[in-house]
Amino acid sequence: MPAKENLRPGGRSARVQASVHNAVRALLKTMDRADVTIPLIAAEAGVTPSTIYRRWGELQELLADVAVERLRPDMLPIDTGSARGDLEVWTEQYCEEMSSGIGRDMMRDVLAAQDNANACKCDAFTREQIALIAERAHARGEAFPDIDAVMDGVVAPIIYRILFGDQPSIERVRNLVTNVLASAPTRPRQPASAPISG
Amino acid sequence: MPAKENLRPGGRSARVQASVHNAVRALLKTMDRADVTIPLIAAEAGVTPSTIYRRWGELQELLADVAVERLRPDMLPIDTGSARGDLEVWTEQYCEEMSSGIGRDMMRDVLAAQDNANACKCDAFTREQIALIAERAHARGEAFPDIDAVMDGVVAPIIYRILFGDQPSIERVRNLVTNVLASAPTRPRQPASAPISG
DNA sequence: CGCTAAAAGCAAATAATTTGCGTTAATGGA
DNA sequence: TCCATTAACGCAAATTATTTGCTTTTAGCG
Repeated sequence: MPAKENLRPGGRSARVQASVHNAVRALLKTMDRADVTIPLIAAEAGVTPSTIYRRWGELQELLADVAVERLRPDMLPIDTGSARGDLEVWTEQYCEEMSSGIGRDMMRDVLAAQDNANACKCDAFTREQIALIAERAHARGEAFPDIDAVMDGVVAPIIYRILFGDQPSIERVRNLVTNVLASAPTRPRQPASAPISG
Repeated sequence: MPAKENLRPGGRSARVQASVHNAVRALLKTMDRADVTIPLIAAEAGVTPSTIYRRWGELQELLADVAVERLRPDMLPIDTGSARGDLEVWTEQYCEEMSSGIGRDMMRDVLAAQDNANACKCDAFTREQIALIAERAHARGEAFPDIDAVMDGVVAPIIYRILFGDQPSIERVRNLVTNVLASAPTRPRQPASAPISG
């Protein structure tokens, strides 16, 4: 299994990888993913097909590789001033992004690959974002549930519905957030130091 | 898109479909799924490859087709005498089945297909099983949450974790069941008739 | 029983994938 | 800095998969 980040991270190898990734993104913009083939990508990237075959093995792995990069969060969760607001805004944005055609396709690409390392990465990205919101909540002295509780209570239901054919409504999503926040301890678990207000 | 159950349900066509499905199952038993190809399946099934190409289009669709049949529940949820017991036993069995290598592969096959009709079917199967448990609970006069609540609170977290790299522990699964049952109304919503005990 | 057309078979044409081997260039040590 | 080593690339030939045009079989129906 030729993983992508093991050997020779510099120079030509890196250039080829970048070129191939760009080619995939460019092609996916202009055509249906069912019509994207490795020889086509190779031509667009200016490399020989066997390079791609040897490095990624299958189209599916390459697509998963590109998809996971696009799923990497590119900004911090918006700070609304409260834990509830932060989580609500983040969740609605996350849901919208994942429900869109592109989001769905990317998720499918990631899950379809034999190697599930990319799926794990996606999970880690999401957890990081939630952890940031949780940290802010704790810094403010607000209660906030465990990351796992948010994953189970908010993320999982959204993703499940998207994958298995349903588009989660905004009301449903808001409900998930409300419920998971209600399950949080009413006091912060362990403020870093005594509250300023004391 | 040549769907599978539109036309000519009888005779040769049905025989070919059965033969191809059997061939896929047989091959998946003896070899890695990465090595299963359409020409191989065709040879095993005694049909010509172009038949498979025209009918299913891609290997992925055929695999999804076979997988969804294997995911169809083949028995009623076990009746333990109580809603909690029924849901616990069913959930643990479901989780075990889906976490196994075969379960994971089948889920991946279903989700990887372009056509998400099979994914919808899987969701429907699960809902039916839960509905049966819910009906029994209501018949006994027990409280039971909405199907959607069970999907969000139990099924989705399990599937999410399996898909995104984690194996849900039995304690976690039991917790999910406990929590969703705690959220059920304490009285049955509308008993079919007055309880016998009255 | 015969008509019609959907589905299957066959084979040729096309396209994708694999593989052996020579070349390029990234990395590490003298 | 230069050289040795070898990962990664390119090329082309061989193999394998996929598509397609046409023919044959047969399910569905009057």
